[in-house]
Amino acid sequence: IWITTPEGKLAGKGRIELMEKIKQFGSIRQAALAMQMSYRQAWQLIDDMNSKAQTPLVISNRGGKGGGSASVTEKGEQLIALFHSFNKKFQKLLAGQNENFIF
Amino acid sequence: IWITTPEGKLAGKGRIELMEKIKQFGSIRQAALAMQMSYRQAWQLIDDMNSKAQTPLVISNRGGKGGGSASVTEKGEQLIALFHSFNKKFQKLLAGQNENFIF
DNA sequence: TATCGTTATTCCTAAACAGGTATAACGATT
DNA sequence: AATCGTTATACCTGTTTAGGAATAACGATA
Repeated sequence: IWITTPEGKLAGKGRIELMEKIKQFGSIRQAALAMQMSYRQAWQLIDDMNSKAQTPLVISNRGGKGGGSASVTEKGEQLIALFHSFNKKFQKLLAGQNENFIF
Repeated sequence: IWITTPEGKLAGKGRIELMEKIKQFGSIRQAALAMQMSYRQAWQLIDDMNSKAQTPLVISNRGGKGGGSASVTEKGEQLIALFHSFNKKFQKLLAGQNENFIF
């Protein structure tokens, strides 16, 4: 399951998890570390999401106490919630389909 | 919606449509033409599907009357049916989700 | 003003992908 | 054996992608 915009993929399982880690740690770097992902990649994912969304999903600051920080916006939270909600329904649909097809 | 195997994507909307065109025309080339796709690309898609599937989904012959031919196997038909069946259910789920999210 | 850890950006290279073109292989039919 | 339209394969090249490494920018704090 991916949530898309007219500009392409906005988020899937991985990006949602990344946002949740950012929420947890308050830092892109720490979130990336927790997911065994390079900071560069994490940053690019977030940047891509933010540029596709009309309103930022994650906001960040550099400098200051702790060197900088990042947090998930209200819109971001909504996206996370939507993903989980829909994914849950979808997994149920998938489970109902369970006829073990082999191709 | 994509149907996948452990080796990766097996088929999505496009490949299913391609199989249906092959069924209709009995030829990879004609099917490709109808989809405004190069023969090369169509052939590669079919080849990829067949190599991921344990049993061929499309079989083809070269030479002979008409220059050659291609047809969809029973397994192929099953895949097409599965895709449509599941896709229908999924579209219903999507429609139920219609709250017009904007991100 | 020096330090610190983080955000943000730039540069570079190897690998993967996309897709056109050309051509060989094939077998029924004439 | 020549023809025909199709399947199958090989070759080439420009583009895109992936990802590491290096470094600049930043602002609170000491």
